[in-house]
Amino acid sequence: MTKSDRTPAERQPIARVCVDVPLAHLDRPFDYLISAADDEAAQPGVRVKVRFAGQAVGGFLLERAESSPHGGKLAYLDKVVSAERVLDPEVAQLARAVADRYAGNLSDVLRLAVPPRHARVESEAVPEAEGVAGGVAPTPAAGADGGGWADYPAGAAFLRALGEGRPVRAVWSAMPGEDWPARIAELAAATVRAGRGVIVVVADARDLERLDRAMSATLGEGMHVALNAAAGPSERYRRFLAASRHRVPVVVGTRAAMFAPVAKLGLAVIWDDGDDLHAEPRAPYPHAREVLLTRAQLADCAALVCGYARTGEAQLLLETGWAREIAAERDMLRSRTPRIQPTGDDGQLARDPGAVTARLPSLAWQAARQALRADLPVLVQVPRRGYLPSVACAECRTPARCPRCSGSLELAGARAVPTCRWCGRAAADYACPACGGRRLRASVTGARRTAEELGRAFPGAPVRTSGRDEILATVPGEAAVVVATPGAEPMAAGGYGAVLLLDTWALLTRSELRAAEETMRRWLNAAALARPDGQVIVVADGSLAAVQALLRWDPGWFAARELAERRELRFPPAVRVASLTGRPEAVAEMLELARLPEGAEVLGPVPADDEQERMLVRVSRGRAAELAHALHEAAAVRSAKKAALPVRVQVDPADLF
DNA sequence: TCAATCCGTATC
DNA sequence: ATACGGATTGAC
Repeated sequence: MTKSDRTPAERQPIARVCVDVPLAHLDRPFDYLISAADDEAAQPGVRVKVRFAGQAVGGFLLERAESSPHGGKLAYLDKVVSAERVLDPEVAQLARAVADRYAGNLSDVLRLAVPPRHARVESEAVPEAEGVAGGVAPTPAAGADGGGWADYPAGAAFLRALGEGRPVRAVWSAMPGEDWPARIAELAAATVRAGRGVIVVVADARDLERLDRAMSATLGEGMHVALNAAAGPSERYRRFLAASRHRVPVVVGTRAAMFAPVAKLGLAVIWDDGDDLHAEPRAPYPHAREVLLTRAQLADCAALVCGYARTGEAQLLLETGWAREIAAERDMLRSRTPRIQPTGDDGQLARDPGAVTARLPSLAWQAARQALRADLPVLVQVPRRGYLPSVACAECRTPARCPRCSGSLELAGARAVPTCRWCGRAAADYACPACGGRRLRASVTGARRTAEELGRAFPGAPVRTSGRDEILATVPGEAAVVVATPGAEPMAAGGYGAVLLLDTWALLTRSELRAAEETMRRWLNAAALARPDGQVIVVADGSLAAVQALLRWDPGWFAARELAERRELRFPPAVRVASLTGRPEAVAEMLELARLPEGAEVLGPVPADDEQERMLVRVSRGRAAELAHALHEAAAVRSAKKAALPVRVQVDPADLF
C-alpha cells in the first residue's frame, strides 16, 4: 500500500502518542491517524514510529480515541514497530505521575520504564519452564506458615493482611541476622496466594542474588523473574517480556524494576531504601522508594519500606500515619543482637606490635583474636577510597584538629597546607597538641593496605578483601580476616565472630546532609552480619548519637532524631527541595521565568563544576507539586525558545550540599 | 502587486 | 531538525 491511498481505521482511528523527544514544551501527547492496515496492531502500549516536525521519531501509543481535539491536519502513524504492548497502561499512568513529581518529561521516564527492544527475543518461542501456557497465573509451591514474621508483633498481622489482599503499608526494621530475603519471599507468597502481583526492589546485584534464591525456594520455579542490568540486553528484555506478558506474578530487581509491568499489583517492597543506588542517575532522577510509594498509592496496594537501618523518609511515613511500624520487641531484639561496644580511636592502642602497625585499638584487637581462636571469621569494615582523608599527627596519630574551631583538617594534596573542613582556615604552622610533632599524615588507609597490616597483626589467619574491584558474596564460617568496604561485606556462614568498624571518624565527619544517617546505615548493615553471640566494636566516640543508636540497635530512635533535626533546619524530607544546576546566566533566567509557589525560598548560589553554579529552591511539603509544576513550565518556556544553555532540574537531589 | 526572503514558532 | 505562516523587502 502506498502512502497516498491509506484510509483511517473504522473505529477509533486516532492514536494518542508520546513522542520520544526530550523537550519540556513538547511533553504532551500528539494525535495521529491510524491506517486501516495498522488497526489491529495499533493497541495502547505499543511502540510506534511517527513523523514529528519532519523527523522520524519513536514513541509509545498511549491510547486510542474516536476523535481529536487538534484543529489542523493529522498525519498517519508511520508504522507500528511491533504489536508487543510493552507499556502497561498502569505503568504509563505511573510514569506520568513520576514525571510530574520530578518536574520531568514523560518521554524521559518512559525511557527508564521500558527497556530497549530486542526483536529476536520478542519472536522467540516461550520456553516451557518459563510459565504456564495461556497466561494462567501459577500458584506458589510451598504453603508458608508465617515463617519468621511471628518474631515481629505487627509482622504476622501484615502477612495476614496481604493474604487477604488488603492495601496495608508498613516500615519494617529488620533484626540483626535477619534472613530478610526469606521474609520478603514469605510476603510475596502470601500476596500471590491472594491472586495479586509483587514488585521488590533492592540496591545491588548481590542483594538481588540472595532475594532471587529466596524467591525460588519459597515460591518455586517459574513464579518470578529477576530484572537487572547485569543480565545483558537480550536477557533483560526476555525477562521484561515474561513480566509484561504476565507469565510471572512476581518481579524482583534493582531500581529499573520499579517500573516493571505486573498484573494486579498487590505489594511493592523496597529493601535498604537508604542505599544511594536507589537514586536513578538519569533525568528526571527519580528515587525507587518514591516511585514505589507513588505506585502503591495509584494501585491502592500494599507497600513495605524496609532495612536494618531507617531513613528519614521512612520515619516520615510513620509519623504522618501513612505506614505502620513493624519492629521486634526489646527482649526478642536483645536475644538476637551481638554485643556492641565503642572504643576510642587513640590512647588505648593494643600493646601487641602487630596491632600497633594495624592501628587497632586494644578492644578491637581482643575481639578479633577471640573470634579467630574460636575458628570464626572476623569482618573489618574500612572506608572506601575517594573520601577526603582526615589527617592525624605522623608521630603519635592524634587526629589533627583546627586550632580555632576544632573542625577536622584535610590535606588536598601531598604537599598542600592542611585546611579546616569546617571553617576553611589554613593551619600552616600546625603543631600536634599532644606531642608537638609537625608532620601530618592522612589517616584513612585503603582496604588493601589495611588488609596487609591486619595480616601482620593476626599471623596465621587468612586475609580476604571485598571491595569495588572484587566483591565476595559469602565467606566460609571459619577463621579468617575479611576486609571490606561499606556495601561490599560478604555474608559469613553462621555469621561473623567479630565485626570491627574502623576509621569511622572519616564517615561521620563527611559534610553531606545524610552523613550521620549513612554512617548509621553502614554500621547496621555490617553489624547485622555478626553472630548473635559475636562482638561488634565500633571505633568512635560513645557519646555520639549514631554510636548510641548502634549500641542499643535502635534505628527508629535515630531516624526520629534525624527527622526532628531536619524539621528544625528545614531540610528534606521535612521540606521539598529542588536544585537548578547550570551556567549562572541560565540558572538566573530559569528562576526568573519560574512562577514559584508562595513562600518558596531561593538559596545559593553554590559553585559547581565546569563554570556552573547551583541554586536551591525550598518549599513546604504541601507546595511540592506546585514547585515541580512551576519548574517544568519554566523549562518549557526555555526549551520552546531553544535556550542554548542547559539547566539541570533535580527534585529531591541525592547529593544535597 | 507579486514573488523572494527572512524570522519566529510549532511540531498532530 | 523542518516546515509553515506572516512579515518584510525589492522589482515591476
